[in-house]
Amino acid sequence: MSATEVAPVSGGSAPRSRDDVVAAAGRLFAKRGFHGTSMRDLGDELGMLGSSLYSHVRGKNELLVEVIAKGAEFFNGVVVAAAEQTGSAIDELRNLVYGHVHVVVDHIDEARTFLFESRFLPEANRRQIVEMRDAYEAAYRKVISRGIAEGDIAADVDPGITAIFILSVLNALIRWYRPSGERTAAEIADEMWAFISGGIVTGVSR
Amino acid sequence: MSATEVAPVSGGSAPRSRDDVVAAAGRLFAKRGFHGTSMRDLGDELGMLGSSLYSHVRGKNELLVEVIAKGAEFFNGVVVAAAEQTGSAIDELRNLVYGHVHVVVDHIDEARTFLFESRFLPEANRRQIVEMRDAYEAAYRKVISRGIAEGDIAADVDPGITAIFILSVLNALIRWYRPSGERTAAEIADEMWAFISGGIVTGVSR
DNA sequence: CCTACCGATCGGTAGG
DNA sequence: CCTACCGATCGGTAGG
Repeated sequence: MSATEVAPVSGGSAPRSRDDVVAAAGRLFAKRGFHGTSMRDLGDELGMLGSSLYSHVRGKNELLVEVIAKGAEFFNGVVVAAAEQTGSAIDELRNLVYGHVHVVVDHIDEARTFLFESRFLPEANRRQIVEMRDAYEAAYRKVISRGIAEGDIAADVDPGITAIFILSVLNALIRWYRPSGERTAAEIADEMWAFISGGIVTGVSR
Repeated sequence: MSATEVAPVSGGSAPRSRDDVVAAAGRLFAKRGFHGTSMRDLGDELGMLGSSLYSHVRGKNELLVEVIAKGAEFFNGVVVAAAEQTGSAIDELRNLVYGHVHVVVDHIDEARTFLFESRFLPEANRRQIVEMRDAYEAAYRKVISRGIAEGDIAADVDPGITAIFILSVLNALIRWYRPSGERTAAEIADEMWAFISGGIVTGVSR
């Protein structure tokens, strides 16, 4: 129970909001997967019966849609914010990378569900998410192309596959990030940026 | 039906081996997830009833264990083969990268199930797989450290987090690889190696 | 590999 | 948010 809640008269618990339900669904979908989470599991997490959830949401699919929509919004916000800045392509790319890291660190459950459970979305919603991911990737391709034009990114870099590689490093954070880890979000982003921008081999000829 | 099979007398189908069942389980677990695949789904895939599968395997968990064990064996083989070669750390790292790409391309279903469904393994098996993944990562850390000692990898590279980044790029292939794509396994490996070894920014000072 | 089942659990509903 | 359910589906078994 949070410090701001008033203790109920006898052994009860505060009523849950719809947002509480969606947040709890994010936690369980992230940990056990969509198909590995039952409505009764979710009820337990919230201290109520599975059947009681239907006064908050129409069904289990609706919860998946909402959790993933939240994840999509967070990631989309990074692209929008980076596009609003004026600066070199390298600066914009760095902003995209740092923004992505912060979304993962600040919203790990929604990010995990977004990345791993989208395939279980109803078809119409799934298509939307695929389109959004394509647009996200396209933003990376675009900024890489601009970086090549500006002379800051090597001319022999392929924007298409390089966008995939950069997003590979970023998305993998969703798998390995643990809040209890020793690195802060800023430290992780710094190390990622060094790896992405600089590679690892000394005096590479490219 | 494969070309080597003899057509059954009337509308039947050839009996399935245990290996057929495990291979089909890999296909479905990779596509729909472990919890998204029922024994009846798997029976359909093989042209038999779900209940008939129990003459081949003890249960659904056993199938997950076997598919993932196959994946683990393939990846482990790459580390063993790379360690047998004598050469510079850079050569060994390149062999590890190319070997990993080939396992993903040649055994995509087992690789996918290994990466995405291991968390649903019975606890004892899950622990084994976690240990195997730790050893796999340790092999990368070790070869990176050797590369630094040999002067071929920059001294300010952190072997621990860099191993994670390299494996991020490699493991993401499991998500985006499509056999119908335009790049061959060798081309993909070449591009990955260029990205990992060289970075993307021109004239980086490191 | 099929027939014929089993108990447990699933997502979900009616009515309060 | 609970009581009291529903039909469908789940993993799995006995016996052939």
